[in-house]
Amino acid sequence: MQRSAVRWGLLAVFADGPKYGYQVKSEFDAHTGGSWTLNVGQVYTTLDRLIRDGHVASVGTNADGREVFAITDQGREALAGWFVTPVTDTDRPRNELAIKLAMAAVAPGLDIAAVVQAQRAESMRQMRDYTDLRRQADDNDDVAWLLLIDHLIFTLESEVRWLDHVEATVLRRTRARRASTKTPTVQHHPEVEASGR
Amino acid sequence: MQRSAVRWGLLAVFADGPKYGYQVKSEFDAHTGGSWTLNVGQVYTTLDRLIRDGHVASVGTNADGREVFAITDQGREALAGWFVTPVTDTDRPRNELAIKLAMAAVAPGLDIAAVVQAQRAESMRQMRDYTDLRRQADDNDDVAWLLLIDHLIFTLESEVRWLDHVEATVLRRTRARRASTKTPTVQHHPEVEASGR
DNA sequence: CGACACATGTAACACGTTACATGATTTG
DNA sequence: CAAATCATGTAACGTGTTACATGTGTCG
Repeated sequence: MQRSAVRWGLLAVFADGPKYGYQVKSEFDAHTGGSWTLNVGQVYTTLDRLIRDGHVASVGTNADGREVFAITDQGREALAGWFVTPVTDTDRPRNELAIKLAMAAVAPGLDIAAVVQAQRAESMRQMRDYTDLRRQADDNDDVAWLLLIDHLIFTLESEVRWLDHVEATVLRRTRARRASTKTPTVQHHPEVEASGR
Repeated sequence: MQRSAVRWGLLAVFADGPKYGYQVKSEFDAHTGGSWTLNVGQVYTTLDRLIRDGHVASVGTNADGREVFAITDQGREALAGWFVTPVTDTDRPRNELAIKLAMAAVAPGLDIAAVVQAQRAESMRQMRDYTDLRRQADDNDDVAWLLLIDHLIFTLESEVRWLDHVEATVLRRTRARRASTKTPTVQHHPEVEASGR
């Protein structure tokens, strides 16, 4: 029951029938539309690991002479479990951007505003690219792909809002520290609120 | 120039002076306030790798007899480069939740609504936990930690909004496919828009 | 014919993570 | 004194990722 992403994604591709190696890559690519390019070799190494763990097994050779693999009962069970089990904190990988800015905020003699601005420019550039992509897509495209693009856009949007928040926080602190050496700054951070479904 | 997070985070801890092993862990923990617990052992393995790559080096023994390490010029340069270089698409790890829902949307015979609802419950529970934590914090706490919590909250909020979007998208598709077998569905997905700074 | 996509692997390495062994020091 | 914290490592494994070798088929 490893927590990964590529691995589970490939296993999921087997949900609708047996396939040979390269076919798995093609279908995975189709579902993720280029935004998640996999090195072909990785498909085979991951496939080996799925076989090693009994989630996938060879089921013979097709007309073209290619070895065909299928998800096993054990694999189907694991996949169902994966779908049904929510992703929790501990599953989430440590976010590089988050740690970078957090450390930048406490690093001595660093122009954090510059860091934030450089990142914001890059993040917004990416957001533009993805929204363009999204606009070109239509309802006939693969749902999985549409949802993935949307996820990227949602994430980038939230990232940019957080960057603004970081800049504001650091600025406020700098001002507060400059103004008085110890006057406790006014309690003021209601920017964060829940979204009520 | 590897892309990681823990590794760079630990290197950043060295930015304000030489330290011995355990001290690095303590200070890292202080900056990340429990929400990012590191196994102590990992600090040593990562430290070894930083030394191997010349980013950190031993600088002798302190009064307590502990071996003290410091960031090297090369390490300082690498760190500065890391801070200044924006995180790009290729750096972002593939998101497990994203691929899970995307694959769930195309998986045969799966109750995707149930998947979404289970995840939303979990995500909102986490959001509650972090907002509670955040409320208890005050401006005297470590900035890095405050920013990290805020990042988690921002991310969770965006995650929940995306989950709503996924549910809506899948429902719309189901309805469209049930209504007519081939009537091209009305072009209609303006939910995504940019946030203008 | 040459380029390009299709196709299958392997070797090597990077990082993240945990389990485990071991000991000194502090504190209730 | 016992428990907890401080402190240092090592061994092992897991996934992600790339570089490389190699071959077939197809299309302009």
